[in-house]
Amino acid sequence: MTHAGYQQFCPVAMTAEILCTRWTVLVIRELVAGSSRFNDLRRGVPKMSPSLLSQRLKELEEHGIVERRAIPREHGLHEYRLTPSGRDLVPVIEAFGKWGQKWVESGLTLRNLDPSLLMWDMRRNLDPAPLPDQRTVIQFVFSDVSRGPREYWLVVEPKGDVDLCSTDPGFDVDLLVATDVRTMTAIWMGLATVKDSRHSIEFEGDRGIAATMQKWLGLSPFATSERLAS
Amino acid sequence: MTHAGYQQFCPVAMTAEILCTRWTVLVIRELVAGSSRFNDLRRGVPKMSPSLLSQRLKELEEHGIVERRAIPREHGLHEYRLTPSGRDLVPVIEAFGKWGQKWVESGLTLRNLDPSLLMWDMRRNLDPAPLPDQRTVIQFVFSDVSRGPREYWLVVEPKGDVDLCSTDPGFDVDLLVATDVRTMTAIWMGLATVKDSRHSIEFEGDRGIAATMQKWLGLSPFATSERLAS
DNA sequence: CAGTATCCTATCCGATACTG
DNA sequence: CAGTATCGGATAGGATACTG
Repeated sequence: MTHAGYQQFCPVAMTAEILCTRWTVLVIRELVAGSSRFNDLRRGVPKMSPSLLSQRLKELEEHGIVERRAIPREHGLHEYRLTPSGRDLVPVIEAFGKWGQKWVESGLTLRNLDPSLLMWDMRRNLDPAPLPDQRTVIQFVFSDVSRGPREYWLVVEPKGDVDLCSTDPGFDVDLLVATDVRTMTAIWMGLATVKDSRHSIEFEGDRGIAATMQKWLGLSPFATSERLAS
Repeated sequence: MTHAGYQQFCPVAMTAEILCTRWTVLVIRELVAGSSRFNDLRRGVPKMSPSLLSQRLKELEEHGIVERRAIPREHGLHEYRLTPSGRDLVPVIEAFGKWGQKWVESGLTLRNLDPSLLMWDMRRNLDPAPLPDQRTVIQFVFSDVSRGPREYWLVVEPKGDVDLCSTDPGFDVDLLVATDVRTMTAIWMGLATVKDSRHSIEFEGDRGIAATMQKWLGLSPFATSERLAS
């Protein structure tokens, strides 16, 4: 049997048995970040197969880390939530993030570029406050994407909801941001600023929105010396 | 390819790629705890095959977490040490330990009993201070061990070095401790005290040493609400 | 003591397709 | 939308023996 457990009484070993399995930590990261629906979780771990995601969620449920429950009066829909013990894993995820942030060379970070994942992450942390108090549409065009969508639209509703599309939603675009995935990822990860990167970004549209990009964009929870908001 | 990496730019993913592989975290735990020689490490992860341990150490070396170096004027002998980035993993190990300590039911802990591993751990944290200032030999006899050694000797030298034997080293025994593995593990993990367990422990020999057992024994670094000493 | 070498298989996991 | 079913291949890793 390839997997018989560590057979150690040490709590570190116990935890490792649960967490140190492929994808598991990333699934938990997604849950910590706030995703709760199956397909939302999927978007956070696009390279993971749905069957494996399903399996992992079940394992986490068995371990009492995740609770799966029906959404009231939404027939057949379910959501996954962290239990108290799951929420107690936040320090573990934070420790991972902090260490990776400090010690994995940023070059490596910038080798795992993925525009759709980036946009999905950005959507989550976007801060609508600096934006006009009306529907605002920001279009991103990545010049260097060869496969898959190269254009994305963030639709920020007045109430603060943010939608992400990879096909034109048809609204008037307030600001168009043309750049490359590497530049945008570096900014998002706190490795560079919008200002630093001004030679690799072109704006078209509302100058005011462009000027405050560093503000409304927010940063990855794991950007340099930032902490994960629980 | 079963293992292509997560292909995510997130630092959590980077760290997970390195750490979330079978046995890796436990090897790091051993290094953090102070083991540096191959065979010492082995004793800390007895169920791990030497080839796999060797492989993991190489991987950790490649990731810059571990440094392997020859021991000066000890021809052919090597030791493994954590690099600065490796030492920065202490918070990760701590977070694992804390979570496991809090959330994995202690019943499970007490199902993974292993007397030799327990003794090896105890040896490491034993505090010689409360003991007489001369060689002190404490013998443990585990009544419930059916396979493998059931007797162990801790030989505490005046300078503070502690040796562990599973065959009689021949010295006079100052204190004999007769108990069962479960009781001893519970004490070591902070789930019980020597006093609590007095009906399951018998002493023979120096009453003074017996009386201070809770002191010289020390506790697991992961015992209830204890922190890992870096 | 400190590892290597070899072998072999269980199982993990990726890919894809499909369903209520 | 939210998963399940099925399949096959790669490989991780367990067991064991061996070596300088």
